[in-house]
Amino acid sequence: MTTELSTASLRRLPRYLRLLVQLLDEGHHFVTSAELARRLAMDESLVRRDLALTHFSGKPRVGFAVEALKTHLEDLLGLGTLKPAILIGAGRLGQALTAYRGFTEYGLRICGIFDIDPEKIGREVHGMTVQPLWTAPALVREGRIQVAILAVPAEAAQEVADLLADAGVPAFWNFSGHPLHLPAPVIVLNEDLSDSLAVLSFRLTHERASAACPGDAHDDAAPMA
Amino acid sequence: MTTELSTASLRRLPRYLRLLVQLLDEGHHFVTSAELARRLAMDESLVRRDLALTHFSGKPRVGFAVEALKTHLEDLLGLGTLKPAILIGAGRLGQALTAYRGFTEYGLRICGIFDIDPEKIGREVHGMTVQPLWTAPALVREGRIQVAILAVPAEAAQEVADLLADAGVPAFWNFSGHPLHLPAPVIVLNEDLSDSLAVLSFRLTHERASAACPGDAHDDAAPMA
DNA sequence: TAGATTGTTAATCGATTAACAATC
DNA sequence: TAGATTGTTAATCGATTAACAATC
Repeated sequence: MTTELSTASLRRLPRYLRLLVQLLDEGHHFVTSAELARRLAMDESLVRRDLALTHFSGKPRVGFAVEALKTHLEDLLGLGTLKPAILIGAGRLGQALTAYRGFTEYGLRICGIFDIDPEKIGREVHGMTVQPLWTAPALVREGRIQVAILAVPAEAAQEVADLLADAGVPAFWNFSGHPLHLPAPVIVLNEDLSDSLAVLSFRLTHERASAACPGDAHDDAAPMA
Repeated sequence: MTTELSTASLRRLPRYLRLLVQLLDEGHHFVTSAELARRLAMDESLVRRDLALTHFSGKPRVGFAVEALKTHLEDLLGLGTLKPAILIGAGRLGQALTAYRGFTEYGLRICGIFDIDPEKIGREVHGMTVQPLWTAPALVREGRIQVAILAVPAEAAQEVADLLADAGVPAFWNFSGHPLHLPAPVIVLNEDLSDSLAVLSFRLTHERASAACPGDAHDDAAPMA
């Protein structure tokens, strides 16, 4: 088994994890790939393949041990320890992201928020004081910051990222809408709500007409992984 | 040309759009697929293919008319008119989303925010008063609501969606983390930040070790489209 | 044992990339 | 015309699905 865990597979792991927690809650100790597939509305082959790629084995005739698989996935995803992160940009999006508690559930702890705008510096945002951007590199060097979340305007994104990458930030989660280019070992994840919004807007504009006519059935609904 | 615009292509259109605005700003009237590709760090064949699928024609030897293409894409994506939307769930995530101004840029206007929790009803969230959830269906029936943005807990998502779909909401943007099942013509877009977060956390946990050793070069950085 | 379920290989599907003929 | 760029077809790549042999 030399096959690598693809990004597509990786993105599905949190879904399994959530379902496993629920199954534990319901008192199940074992679950089959067929059951997992049914509840996640996906193909059971894909479930088995995904889980095999994580090197977790099920038992023929029984299925997968719920508790053990949950622990296994948490370990694999590195969710055990909270990773220190900083947030750059205290604008609307930045404040919005600070408020999102899901970060903590998935391994991130925001321990600093920065901006370049003197208007914003010194303000309180969800219990943290906004600091001047130029102080961020020092914190990075001391504090073992592992992730920088970028919520800056698109024009500023690359410059800020370069600055922080120089200071040693190993991973970026980029919400600026400007795709980042950073040298090799740096991890970059570009997030863009407007990508999805475009799909929604397009389908609303173009599918509604035919949707009014019964007999012209569409199915599916979920976006790409 | 019977080929359909795939979801993958659709998701790239906003990127072209953003770049076109920038190019206009820089005073360009025409742009080649090679230039678009270079600035978006993608393959030029893919650019041509995507644009061809939108039924916009370039001129050999010249390229694509920037202004016309911009208008064309905006029309195609239905960004001309703001679509009335409601937000369900005034918790942390809900408040975060209300603050996100990007919605307006991409065709959505939030014109109501609802919750089931008496604690939250009546509060002000970014200039709007949180209303009781049971009043939402009436607004949907009157107001031509086109999108419901779900920021409710995973457990409540399906129930709320059923309620609103019954009232006639044609499209759902679902941030609850619970994949929705809704009958055929209803459009569902499941959004899940923890999918991305999992990728980030995994790569931080597993790539860092080898990243420290030079000679073991990784490239690439962007996630799947 | 018979039967159910896993793990894995082969077949299919879809999306990206490369090549090139058509166009101006 | 020669040359550059589009539009489209063919080749490649990767991910999903189907099939089935191995396992208990």
